[in-house]
Amino acid sequence: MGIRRQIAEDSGHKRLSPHTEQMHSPGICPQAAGCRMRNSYPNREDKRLMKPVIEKRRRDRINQSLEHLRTLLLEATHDETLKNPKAEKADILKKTVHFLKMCHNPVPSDGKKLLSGFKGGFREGLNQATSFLNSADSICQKKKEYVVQRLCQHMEQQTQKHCHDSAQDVSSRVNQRQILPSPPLISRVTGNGLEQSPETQTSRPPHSHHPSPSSSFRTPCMGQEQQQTPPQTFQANTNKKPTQRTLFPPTSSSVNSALVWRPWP
Amino acid sequence: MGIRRQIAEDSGHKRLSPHTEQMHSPGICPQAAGCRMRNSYPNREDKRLMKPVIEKRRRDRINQSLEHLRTLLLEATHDETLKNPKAEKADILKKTVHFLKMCHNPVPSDGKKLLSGFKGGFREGLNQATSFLNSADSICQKKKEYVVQRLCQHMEQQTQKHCHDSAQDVSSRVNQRQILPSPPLISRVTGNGLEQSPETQTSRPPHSHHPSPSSSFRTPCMGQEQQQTPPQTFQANTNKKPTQRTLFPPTSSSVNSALVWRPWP
DNA sequence: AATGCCACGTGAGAAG
DNA sequence: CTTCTCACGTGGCATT
Repeated sequence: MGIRRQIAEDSGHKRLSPHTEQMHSPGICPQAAGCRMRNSYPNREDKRLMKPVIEKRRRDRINQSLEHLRTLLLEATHDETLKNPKAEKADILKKTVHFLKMCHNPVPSDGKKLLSGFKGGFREGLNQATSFLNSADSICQKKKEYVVQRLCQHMEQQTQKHCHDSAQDVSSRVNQRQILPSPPLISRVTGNGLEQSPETQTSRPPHSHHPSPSSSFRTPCMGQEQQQTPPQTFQANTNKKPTQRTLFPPTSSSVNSALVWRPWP
Repeated sequence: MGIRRQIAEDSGHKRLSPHTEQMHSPGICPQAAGCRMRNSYPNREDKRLMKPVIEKRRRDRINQSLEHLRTLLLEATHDETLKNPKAEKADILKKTVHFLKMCHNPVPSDGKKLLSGFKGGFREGLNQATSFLNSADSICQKKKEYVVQRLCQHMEQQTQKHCHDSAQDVSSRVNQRQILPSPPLISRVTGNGLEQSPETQTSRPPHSHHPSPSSSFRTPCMGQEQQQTPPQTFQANTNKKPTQRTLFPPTSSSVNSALVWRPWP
């Protein structure tokens, strides 16, 4: 982990440079490269000449996101290796995946009777919001269901969290940071979280990640990092169109079962 | 945006294939490629021959993580475009960044002190729900805004109402619906809605799905997603984002600002 | 010297 | 047709 190649031959800084040239690259192909507005006649040759430029721009977009990812991840987890702006691409991605997986919370559920005090009010407030949203009809059913579902999960987490605080004076502590760990996330709401048979829904033949059914969720920390890799090539499927409508939680309301707490009857 | 190139000429599947050959590629350079344990004499030539293989392996690792990212993100946000296993790399990354940023800004609901007791909890709960909804991005911006707005009004009313109640045993009464005013009825909200606005930021002329650029209101962190990027823009970018509605009612602080959620203590 | 990572340019396809 | 994305192979450079 040192520093490597900060500057390159001509254009300057290579590695993960956020937008290398960005603005009107001075050197290459004046009238082409982006501003093909007027007086540019794609004369065969210059088309080929600006191909690399375009390609580079694409690469830069990717690298830019990668850079963003790095810094975000650096904030999130104080990973030493991410401090260095030259972190390896593969590492950044791997850690991002890892982090996202970690965001999935076990959410052991429980939630029974209502409580009083702050906690009770909190839950009640969430309750209200949820049922309100649930009854709103300006949103298509599917999305509504999804959002409500997610909201319930979130609600569940929050309620749990608040349960650990003393009911009254949380006021000063609860608020900052950390209240909403991850808005979305939590996977496949479909049911309790454990998948049924491997085939059933997914229908997506090749790489069907979802590492290990029961292991990856619940366990906050890594399960597999990369040893799994079984998927082995896809290619066999000649289907056009991903199709597989059923990828998602059934969506037919009433899906989520045991683990997800629901505010409505 | 459909599908593109699922299988390639010979070796099979190109795009985003998870480890194409992985172990001991049968076709190329028998003894090299990974198992350079014994009886391998790097004879100059085969070194160069296996360079591409190694490089490919590296590429595959990256692509694999990208695939993981896609599926994770797909679970998290029901982004239509991510269902397609051929989602563009740049898009996946961009959306990942966007998502992570959202995770970080839980919108602490209230910069100031929270109220205690049932009322405080109630308001806090509604706040949380609202900000959660606000950050969900599987709903088109307009509808989201609308719903959030309604939710805020509702929140306000409810909070008021609870002020008049005694703090504790409301629990049994408040509960299910009945509290909610009739769910909105649409009014504004452009007709079909549901998908994002036609053209977003992106400077990228052709297919640029991806919902709203930075959309999420509040967003303490994130400065630029890529709006600053205009690498000499193809078309003028003309449009300007949704601009922050400032949906949140006076009451609930609407502060957040500098508060960024951080997972560490 | 050897390994690994990266940016580059290019041909191939696909989408519009 | 064009326009864009991709995988590929390669040279360059850093690190061990």
